[in-house]
Amino acid sequence: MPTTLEIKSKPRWERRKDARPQELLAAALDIFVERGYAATRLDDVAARAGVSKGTLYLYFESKEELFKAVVRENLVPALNEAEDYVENYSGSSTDLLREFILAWWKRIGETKLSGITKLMMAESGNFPEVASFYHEEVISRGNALIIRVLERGMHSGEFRRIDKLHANLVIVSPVLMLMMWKHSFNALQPHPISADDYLDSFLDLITRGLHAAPFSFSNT
Amino acid sequence: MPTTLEIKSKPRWERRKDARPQELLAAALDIFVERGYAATRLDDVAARAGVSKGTLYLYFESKEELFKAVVRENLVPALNEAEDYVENYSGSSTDLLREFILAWWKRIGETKLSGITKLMMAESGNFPEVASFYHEEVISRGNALIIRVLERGMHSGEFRRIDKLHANLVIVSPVLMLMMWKHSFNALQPHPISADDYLDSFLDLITRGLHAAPFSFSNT
DNA sequence: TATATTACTGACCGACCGGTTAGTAATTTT
DNA sequence: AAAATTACTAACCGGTCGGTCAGTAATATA
Repeated sequence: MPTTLEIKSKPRWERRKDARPQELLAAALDIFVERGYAATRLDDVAARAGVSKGTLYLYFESKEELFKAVVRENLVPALNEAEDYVENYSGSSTDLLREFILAWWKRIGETKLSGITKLMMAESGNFPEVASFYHEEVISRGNALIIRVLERGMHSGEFRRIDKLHANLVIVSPVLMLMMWKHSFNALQPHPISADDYLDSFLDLITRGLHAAPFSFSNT
Repeated sequence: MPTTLEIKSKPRWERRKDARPQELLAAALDIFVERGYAATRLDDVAARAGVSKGTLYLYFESKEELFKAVVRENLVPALNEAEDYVENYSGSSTDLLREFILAWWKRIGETKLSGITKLMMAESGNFPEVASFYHEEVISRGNALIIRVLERGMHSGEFRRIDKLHANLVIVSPVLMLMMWKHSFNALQPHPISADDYLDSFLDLITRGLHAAPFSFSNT
């Protein structure tokens, strides 16, 4: 009769010093993505990781440090990989650009990590410390990568000579947009966007232009 | 000696029933744009309008209603104008698309109203009521407008036959992106983006494509 | 000038949340 | 198996903020 006294009953909790940080980071990622930075409650993060809030504070010294750790754990490694990829690519720059964007989508956009991108665009203004950390650690590196691809294509003669800064932003926009959309209005839309179709449309427009006949402009 | 008793001193406050709503809406717009929806404190809104929070509640029954009023006051009229504009345009669809995007930027993107767009993309997930209001009142109408322009261009043979839904999003992305950027990382950027240059780059890419020579694809 | 009306104030409430800490129970050591 | 260690809990604190309301002072009315 285990009603009053469990024989060999499970302990109320276990000591798992090694596993906690990873579990907390995973829980934090989930909830930061679901709610955003400010609206994330550390009680909820702790609960999802199966511990109390006090335990969270044993491993991370503040909400801000917890968030930074999530970025370092997830986004920074992806950037390292991307830098290797671009560095060692041997095909055409057109293909590289295409592959890069599609890989970006597959590796980040499609996963919940896109929620971090969205979160930062949304809340950087209210949390300058976090914002400048993220800018240094992620944005500036990402921008540098795309600009390197553009330079590669212009150097080889594949791409027209264009303003790199602006082209960078134009190229980046639709992917970021798709990430934002996925985490904001997509659910309300009658027909949610298909990411693959959308990116195809985008790449098609970028490479071929919008017009029916090439070189028939009617602008002024 | 006016130390103890002011002769004809200013009253501590005035009754200004008629002016209050507009002043509160203006203050609310400012602060919603500066801080976002959740982080906006109604005390601050009231203070900026020169009244107490209690007064705010005489004119608006909740934070949510205040925000909706801001949208109705500012964005909805702009959409009405845009609909008229497209309806009555008589030039080419290429020009219409270009003018539309530039006007959108001038009328909204360039002003603080772009902060509302950003705010909604950022926080719609946490405030479903507000989100569906905004989607109905602004987003769906904006999308419908652009799709109408695309249909116009395809019908006249100016544009290739393309998927309207995706093209819509591709076209809309850079403008939304620019709005987001302006309200998030622009300040941290070493060289802040010039909106005009950027939109030029974008329109150029969209209409002429990225390649040096037309129809030289090396994909696969 | 006296009275009535009402736009407005400001103190207050209760829920929330980041962060702290005294104490407890699981594990290790002897 | 007793003692020492420490991972963990849970109650707590202080500040914040949306929303309320009793009271007050500015204006209208007579």
